[in-house]
Amino acid sequence: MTAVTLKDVAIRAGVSIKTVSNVVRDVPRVSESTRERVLRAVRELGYRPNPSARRLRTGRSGLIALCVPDLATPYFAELAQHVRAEAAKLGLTVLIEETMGDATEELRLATGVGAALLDGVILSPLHVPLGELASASNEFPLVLLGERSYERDQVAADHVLIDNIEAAREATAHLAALGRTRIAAIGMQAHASATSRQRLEGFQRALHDAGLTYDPRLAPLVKRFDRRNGLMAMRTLTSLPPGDRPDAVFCFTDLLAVGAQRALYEAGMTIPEEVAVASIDGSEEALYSTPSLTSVIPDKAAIASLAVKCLAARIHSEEPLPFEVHLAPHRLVTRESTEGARQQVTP
Amino acid sequence: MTAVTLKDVAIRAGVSIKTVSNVVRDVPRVSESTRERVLRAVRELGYRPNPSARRLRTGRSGLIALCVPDLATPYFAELAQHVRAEAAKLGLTVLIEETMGDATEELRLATGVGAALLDGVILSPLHVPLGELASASNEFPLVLLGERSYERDQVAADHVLIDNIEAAREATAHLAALGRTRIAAIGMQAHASATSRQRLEGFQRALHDAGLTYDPRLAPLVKRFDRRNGLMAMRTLTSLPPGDRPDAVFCFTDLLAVGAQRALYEAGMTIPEEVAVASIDGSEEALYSTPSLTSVIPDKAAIASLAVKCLAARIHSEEPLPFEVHLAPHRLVTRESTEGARQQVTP
DNA sequence: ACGACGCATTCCAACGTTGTAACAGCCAGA
DNA sequence: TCTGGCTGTTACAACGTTGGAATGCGTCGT
Repeated sequence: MTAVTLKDVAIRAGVSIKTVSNVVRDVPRVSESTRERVLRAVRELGYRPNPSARRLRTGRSGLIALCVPDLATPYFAELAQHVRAEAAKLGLTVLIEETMGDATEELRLATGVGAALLDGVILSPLHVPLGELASASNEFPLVLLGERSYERDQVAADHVLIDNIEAAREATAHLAALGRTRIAAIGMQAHASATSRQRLEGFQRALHDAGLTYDPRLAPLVKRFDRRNGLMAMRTLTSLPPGDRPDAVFCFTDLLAVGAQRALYEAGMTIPEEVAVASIDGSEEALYSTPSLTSVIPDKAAIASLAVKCLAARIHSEEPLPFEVHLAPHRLVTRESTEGARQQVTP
Repeated sequence: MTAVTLKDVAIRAGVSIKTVSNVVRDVPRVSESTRERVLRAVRELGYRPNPSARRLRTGRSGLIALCVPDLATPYFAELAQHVRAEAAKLGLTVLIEETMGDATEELRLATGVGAALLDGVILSPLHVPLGELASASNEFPLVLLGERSYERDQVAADHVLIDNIEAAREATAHLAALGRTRIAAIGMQAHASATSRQRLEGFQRALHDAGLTYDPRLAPLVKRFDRRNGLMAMRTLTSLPPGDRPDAVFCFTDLLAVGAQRALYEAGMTIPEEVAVASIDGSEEALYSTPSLTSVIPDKAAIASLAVKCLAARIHSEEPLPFEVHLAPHRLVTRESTEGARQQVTP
């Protein structure tokens, strides 16, 4: 409350306000002696710069937003940790926003509401019509996570994502390699996001490579990527006529897989003997579930690092930069839900 | 970027800047005709107030921080959602911070770093020495979550929490009611937080009520409340001499329980037949785990609501308010990890 | 010895907003 | 007609900070 200002420090150190300002911002033209004197005063008084005033004057706040659909989704919570860590390295503070998949909210954030408060935004969109996003294209620094359609989309933003098609293909191919022939997919949506479409494509590609045909009845729709929808989708699959039931299932996210595993458990079916399960996300929850879940793990640290660095570059540059697409690595980790043997979680 | 200011609106509407300011803040002394004219101009130009300037002038930013140990802990992620929702009702924005249990960081936040940026802080402390917190007592609005020691602690802050002793007692009593006689506790810490101590006390009280004696070997230490520590603690318990092994375990948090269940699974032990499991948190992860986890569910919405309202009251009041302790309700929900029968998760 | 130069520091204005005080216009009552 | 009291509006200053121009001072070259 007792705000210490530059003025207080200046009086204490016997210099002008501007000199103090210069010292705290590390501008070169300050003699060593005064610098020390000022720094001592800063310490003694416990001065901390006022971000609001700074922002007002310079247009920079050091504040960026990370907008995710749902914080209670482990993947996003873990990603948020990485983003925060990465941003801290660059002296940026992260404001975490939740869109709950609301398109209006996503658009609002992407177009820089509170541009007056934020220097930039990292957005993980779910339902934003990319077209609208493109038209709302502005100079506000924006990085999109995981939502690049490979078609003719010229959204004015950088993209950071994993190769969703390839990730889905690897997971599905792994299931096929086990000899499974009726492989289901959980994660299809009526109004599919780009991520959802790409994972479906990877799924189909793997089926094709394995000489299997795509059966639409094995791809039930879900409303959201949460445990409950995974559970219900799996119930739908297990209530198919006996000959039509799947012997493996690829889930678009870990949370769907957790729900699916629960449904199999309730139906008294064994994993992976009767139904093998694989997914994408690599959350810790998947590692500890019983059985532990085979999953494609995106390199979250790399995603966070790329996104933050990208955004920082855009914030600091004067001229408009070209928009880039960065691919982060991923890797398939096989566990009990496909391998079967009771394993030990890393100690 | 193209910032629309009060001035732009004023020119457009043909009034003074101050009148526009009055209109947007709903101060009474404005005639209906000018109000409409101004509002139209606001809409046409898409004016949004600049939070930094507002903060600089008024000392209010409408920004509060929620500081939790770890966002990847489902309990805190879910709590964050409730806090955000509750804060939104009051027009407040929530900045989420992660302390990772670092005492210095906790103290820094509690004493209002960025008092210049934040109106107040909701802190869920883990390792802050309450003594230091008390001495750092200041006028900065602060609400503490779940960390009240019932002793002579006069920390200058409001507290919102559940009755930890009672919650732990209920969970343990439930285990005892199943006829279990060797009940273990996972969650003891070398340097225990108040929460940890209270849950231990409730545990011991339930043992006493059931005529059981407390065996320290059944209360292994953990470093953090995460899945990994739960797993390792359970491994310690299952490697005790056969006659000493527990037939039930009460975990201080869901995450510990998930780890414990995993350890039991790896050891080939059945839940609840050989070992029954109960915990506290009521996260969705616990509901979907196999077997589903009996847990005490704190009313997170109530906790969030109380905390935010409490903080808002403190922010808006001029005189120092008396510090209060608010207890939020909780309820025990029994599931497969103690009841055994394979149940259906609510559809 | 004098002007020119370089360097460290200071002065001034501005960022967008709001609180206070002042101001103009109007009607009621004398 | 004038005073007094409203009501609605405006002018001004200030919040803490920083960019740019201006200032002071010592040093160097001629």
